[in-house]
Amino acid sequence: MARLADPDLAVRRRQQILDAAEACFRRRGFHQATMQEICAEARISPGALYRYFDSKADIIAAISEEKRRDAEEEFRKLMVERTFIDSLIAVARKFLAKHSDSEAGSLLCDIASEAARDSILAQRLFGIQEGSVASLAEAVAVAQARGEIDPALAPMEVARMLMTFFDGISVRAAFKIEPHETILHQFRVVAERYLAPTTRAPT
Amino acid sequence: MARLADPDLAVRRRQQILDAAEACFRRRGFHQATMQEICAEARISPGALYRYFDSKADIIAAISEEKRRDAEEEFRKLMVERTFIDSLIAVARKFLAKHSDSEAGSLLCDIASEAARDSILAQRLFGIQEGSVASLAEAVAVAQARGEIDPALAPMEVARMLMTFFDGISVRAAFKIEPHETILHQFRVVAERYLAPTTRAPT
DNA sequence: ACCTGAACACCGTTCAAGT
DNA sequence: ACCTGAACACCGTTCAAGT
Repeated sequence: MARLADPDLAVRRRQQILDAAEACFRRRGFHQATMQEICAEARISPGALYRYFDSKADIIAAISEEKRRDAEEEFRKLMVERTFIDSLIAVARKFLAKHSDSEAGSLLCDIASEAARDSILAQRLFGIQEGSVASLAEAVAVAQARGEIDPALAPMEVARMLMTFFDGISVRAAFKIEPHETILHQFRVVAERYLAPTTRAPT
Repeated sequence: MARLADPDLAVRRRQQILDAAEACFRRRGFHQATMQEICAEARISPGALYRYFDSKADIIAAISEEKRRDAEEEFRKLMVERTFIDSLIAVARKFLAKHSDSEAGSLLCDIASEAARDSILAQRLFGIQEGSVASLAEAVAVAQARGEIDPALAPMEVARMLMTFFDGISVRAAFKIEPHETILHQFRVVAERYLAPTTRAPT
């Protein structure tokens, strides 16, 4: 990528390309969409595009980061009001809708498989997801103070496990076979039993 | 794919191609590996290869099915002896090792993203995974009889949730950042609390 | 400085020609 | 019947030439 004179133009052009690329990916998937299509959608020539992104993979990386950031915001917004579990299910429901709606279901899978082969991308994405985990952990701590979650559980570990679950749900959603409400109901059972303040009878 | 005279040769050729393809995918990933490489590895010409598989995606589908079948066998083998939870952790450990070892970590992600875009493949893979879920559910039922798992839980639902978790763990493993034992420890906590026969105090 | 678009190397796939 | 390998259409990327 070349040095740029007008940073403002650069920012605009990048966004213009990213928007076009996302539209194309959404329609045809990561690997099916061609650079020609992206260029046409962005109304820009291939040569110009390569001034702003090193490669197709670079565009993928940038969009992945955007997505992860969006997800983090989603978390922050939903993790207030209601009980913790209800918020959690609401987040999961949004997640499912997003991942099976249209052809975008494969996005997380594509991103993960890209990250598996590119450790620099993996680090970047992991860093961003840590943001989500941290804000989720905060919500856990608050819920613990409210007595909704067992105080014996470590908030960060809970947050990480819930995030792992979300990833699993995304994979399942990609198959588009089971009804969402079935998955959500099962998830609620897991979450309730996992998180409940157990005043278990002594063994 | 053309009609074939000698079904035995066909079977041999298909396996020969699948073995070569898997070696290539393992080295370079699904989308990086080229048909030329696969042909070279299989010591066969492109024209010959296309007698046995319709497309690269078709090879991907066949390998995906193999992988899912292997996973099912793995489940059956491990889900005996020991306590249920210990078996589960052992399975998860094997899973993690397989998914982060070498460049094969992205395989499940690639498969899932392929399935998201191809509903016929999705159906085929889902059917195979149902086999794993069913045998896992059996193990759950046995553990319930032994008093290790709360009898109030529906075995099939538990099996499905645990499978969802495995998918999530695979995605996380693809990033190759966190130590496996950390993930496994957290997973154990979830499994124990989720499955434990709760003699909870009444609210 | 920024852009265009033909050109390049290479991909997955096909098909005329061999045995 | 089964195979070969050059050829085809098309991909991601580059770069000489324009403004």
